[in-house]
Amino acid sequence: MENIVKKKNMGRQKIEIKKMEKKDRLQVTFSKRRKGLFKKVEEFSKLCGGDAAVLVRSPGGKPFSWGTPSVEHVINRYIGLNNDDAHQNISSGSSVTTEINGVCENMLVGEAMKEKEIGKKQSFEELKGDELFWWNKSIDDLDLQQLEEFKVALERLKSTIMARANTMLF
Amino acid sequence: MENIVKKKNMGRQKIEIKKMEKKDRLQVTFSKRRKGLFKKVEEFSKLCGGDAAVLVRSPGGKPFSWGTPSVEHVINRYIGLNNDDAHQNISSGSSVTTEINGVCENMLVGEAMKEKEIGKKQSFEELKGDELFWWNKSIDDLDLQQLEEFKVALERLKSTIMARANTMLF
DNA sequence: AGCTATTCATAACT
DNA sequence: TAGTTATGAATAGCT
Repeated sequence: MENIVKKKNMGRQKIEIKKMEKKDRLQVTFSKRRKGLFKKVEEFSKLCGGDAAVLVRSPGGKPFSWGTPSVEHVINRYIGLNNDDAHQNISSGSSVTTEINGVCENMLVGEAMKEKEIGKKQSFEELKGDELFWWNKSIDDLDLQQLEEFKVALERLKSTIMARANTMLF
Repeated sequence: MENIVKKKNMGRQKIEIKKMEKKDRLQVTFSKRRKGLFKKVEEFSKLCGGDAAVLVRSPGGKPFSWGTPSVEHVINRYIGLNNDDAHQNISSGSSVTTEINGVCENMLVGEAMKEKEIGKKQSFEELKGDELFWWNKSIDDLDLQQLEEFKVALERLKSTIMARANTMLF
C-alpha cells in the first residue's frame, strides 16, 4: 500500500508584490484578482451600507470598474457634486462653491438617461471610459431631438460659467 | 493531564453579507475591511502595473479613497481626460470628443499644484471630496495671483464651451 | 476554465 | 482602541 500521497499541486504560493514579468501569468492574475477585488468592494458596500466604487485597468489598458449605486454616482459624490453634506465645511462667505457646483451639476444631466439605457445593472464592467460621461459621447449617434438637448445642456453650462467668469472680473 | 485545550476564541466566523445591524461592530468592520480593501487595490496595481483607485464612505459618510498615481488621475483617465488612448474607438468624423475633452482638460490645471501641496503621498485618505478638484475650492484662500489664474482657467473653460455651443448651432 | 494546497483576510474575542 | 487567533476566503501554480 502506497502511503505517500502525491500532492495534486503546490497550492497557493507566496509571490512578491511587484510588476509581473510573465505576460501570460499577468493576464490570468489580473482576471482572478479583479474578480476577487470587485467582490470585496461589493461585500464592503453591503456590510457597511455605503456607496463604493473601484476603477482599474487591464494590462491592455482596458478600463474596468464596479460601483454602487453606480460608478458615476460615487465619483460625482466624491468630487463633491449632488451631495449637500459634502459641503458642510465650505465657507459661507463665498458663493463660488455653489456656483461652480451649479456648473458641474449641469454636466450630470445625462446620467439618468444612460442608466435607463444600461438598465438596472449597477456594474459598469467593460464600459469604456468614454461612455461614462455625456460630454464625451460622440454626437454622431444622436438624433435631432437628442442633439437639441445636448445643445441646451452645453448652453446652460456655458451660461453658468460665463456668469462665474464675469463675477471674477470684479 | 488535561488534554482538552480551551480555544482562545472562535476564530473567524462566517457572516451574512448584508447591512450590519450592530453599530459598534459596523465601525470595527469598516476599519478592518477598508484596510484590507485598500491593501488589495495596492497589490493589484503593483502586480498588474496599472493605475487603480477605490472610493468608499465610512458609515458616518466620511469619504476615504486610495489611488495610484493619484485618485484624481485615475478618475480623470476613467472619465476620458488626459488619456489619448482612451479615445481610440471614437469616430474620427466628429470633433466633439476632442473639443469637449479640451474643455475638461482645462479643468485639470489644478492637479499639479494640489499634488505639490500634498507632497509625495499617493494616498488621499480622509481628503474631503471638495478638495479633489480645483473648481470646488473656495476662492477665499487664493491670493491675487492665484485668483487671476483661476479667472483665466474659467475664461478658457468658458471659451471652449462657447465655441462648442456655437458649433452646435449649425 | 477548474482544482487544491497554501497564503491571506478577518470575526470573535481579549 | 489595539492585539490575538482560529477559521473563512482568496488565489498561485497546476491540470
